[in-house]
Amino acid sequence: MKNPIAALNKIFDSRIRLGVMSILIVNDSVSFNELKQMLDLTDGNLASHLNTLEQVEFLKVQKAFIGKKTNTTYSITELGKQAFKLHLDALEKMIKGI
Amino acid sequence: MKNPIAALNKIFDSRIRLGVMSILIVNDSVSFNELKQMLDLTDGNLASHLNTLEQVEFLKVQKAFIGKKTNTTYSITELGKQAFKLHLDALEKMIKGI
DNA sequence: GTAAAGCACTTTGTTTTACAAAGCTATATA
DNA sequence: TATATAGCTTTGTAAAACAAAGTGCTTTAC
Repeated sequence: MKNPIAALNKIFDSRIRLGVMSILIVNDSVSFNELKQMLDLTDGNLASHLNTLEQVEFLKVQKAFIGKKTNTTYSITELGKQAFKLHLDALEKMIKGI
Repeated sequence: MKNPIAALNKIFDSRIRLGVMSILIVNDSVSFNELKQMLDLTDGNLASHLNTLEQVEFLKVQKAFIGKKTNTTYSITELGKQAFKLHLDALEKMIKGI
């Protein structure tokens, strides 16, 4: 058996980033505030994890206005989808001992 | 939807501990050296993660002799099995958005 | 019109964690 | 005697998580 943890993506070691991706993979676009509430996080903590995910281009940001009020939403990218799926595959293989 | 990451076990945030548990859940008893090779880790790093898992009683240690040479093997406990399964369930629910 | 509150951050600082590297004890082998 | 292996512990460093506070802008309440 080859080292099973080598195939895991370090980005997804974090439960929060895993949570964000899990939400974004089933929801086209989710606002900062919705994520914050869903995952029960402080602003700073969420922002920093979103930043990490954005840096590696696993998600993209849309800044829009609702009236004059800013509204920021996040969506997963193709790259993010692929990376997430690869990670889940690796996880599954590891757990099932394949 | 309730906060999906709250049900994850912090012990398993670590890829290495996840790897150890994945191995021990399908192998009754595995030696320090086998784990070290399977997961490609330094002694100290492996030892410290094993320690963490032992502290929370997710695994137990057997120290035996092969001749006069010590041989240490590790096995998962019932508690460890349960915790691991709960974690995997929580993961699955989170990912599938249940 | 002033105050308070919300959104989406950034900055700062602390604590925790991961990890490598070296050291240690005991045995085994060359 | 010297080197190697098993299974650790200790030490030190670097990275990560996180809370809390601060910021700028807007909106709502009084």
